[in-house]
Amino acid sequence: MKLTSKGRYAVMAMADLAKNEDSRPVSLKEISLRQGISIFYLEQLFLKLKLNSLVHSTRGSRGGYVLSNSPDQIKLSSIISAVNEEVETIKCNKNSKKGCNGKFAKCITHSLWNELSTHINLFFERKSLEDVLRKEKNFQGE
Amino acid sequence: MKLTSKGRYAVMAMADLAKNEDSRPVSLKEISLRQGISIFYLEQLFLKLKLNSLVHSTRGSRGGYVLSNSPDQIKLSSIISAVNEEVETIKCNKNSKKGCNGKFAKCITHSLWNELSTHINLFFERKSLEDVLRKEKNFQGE
DNA sequence: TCTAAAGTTGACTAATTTACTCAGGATACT
DNA sequence: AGTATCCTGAGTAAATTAGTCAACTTTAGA
Repeated sequence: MKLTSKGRYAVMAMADLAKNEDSRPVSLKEISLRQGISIFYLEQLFLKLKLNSLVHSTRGSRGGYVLSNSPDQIKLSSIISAVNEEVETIKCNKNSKKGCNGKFAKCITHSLWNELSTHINLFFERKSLEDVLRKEKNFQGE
Repeated sequence: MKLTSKGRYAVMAMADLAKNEDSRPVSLKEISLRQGISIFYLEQLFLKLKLNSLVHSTRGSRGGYVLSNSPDQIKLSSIISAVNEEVETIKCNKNSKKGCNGKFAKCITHSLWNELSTHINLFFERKSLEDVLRKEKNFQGE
């Protein structure tokens, strides 16, 4: 799992979508205005979100995007990995080509980083869009 | 906390140091040969490790580096943040200059990322060099 | 049926970050 | 004295990320 601002923007956009869709599709233009993300960039993000069937699109005027599932069904982990094309973790044992070749310290840190990777994954696995929205409510109330 | 291969190399180097220092300082050249990291790169890393007093250096021939503490006292978190010059997390509330200015979704994802940051920190906070070495032993035994 | 609003797609560029190298010096052991 | 080592700052090249664009298709509504 990669952590870049791309993923952060994707979560922002999806949160905006979740908050503002009510029966009508939400256009990228709206999201762009509300969240201050360029339309061009949003296009890129939503292309991938759509490929991963996290959203559903309607073309034409009055078109836009809606969530494919209810917010509590959408895990942040799927949003983030959708836009961040999965990185393959380095295999140490099998492909001796450019692997760790008996350099134990290297192998160890690899497995350490893999462990971390699942640790991070767990974090986003446990959070849904619904959680994010709930937090936003609290935030506004303060 | 930033996660790059720089941090991974630093952990590797420190693990190598922990494993091979016995009364004598370990030279960068040795580490370079064993771990396959260029000396020039190691110099850069050890400069910072030294500034953060994680290691202690001896100049001159037969010089090199030793750990400042015993491996069980050295947390991986300190190694990683030593080489990765701390990133300041973005403050949303106070400095209205380039903050989130009422864009809640943005603020929310910020706090989300901060939460994650502490989550990651915790992971490395809990691991010591000693833990890494112990794992290496197990690994060799398999 | 025309037009405007929207998504679709692939390619492209600019900016930033990261990884890595280098040169020239200072220091201390033998 | 000579050599092995650390010390330091500067610099470069590669990779990644962020962001832009143009030309298209589709659909709703006037």
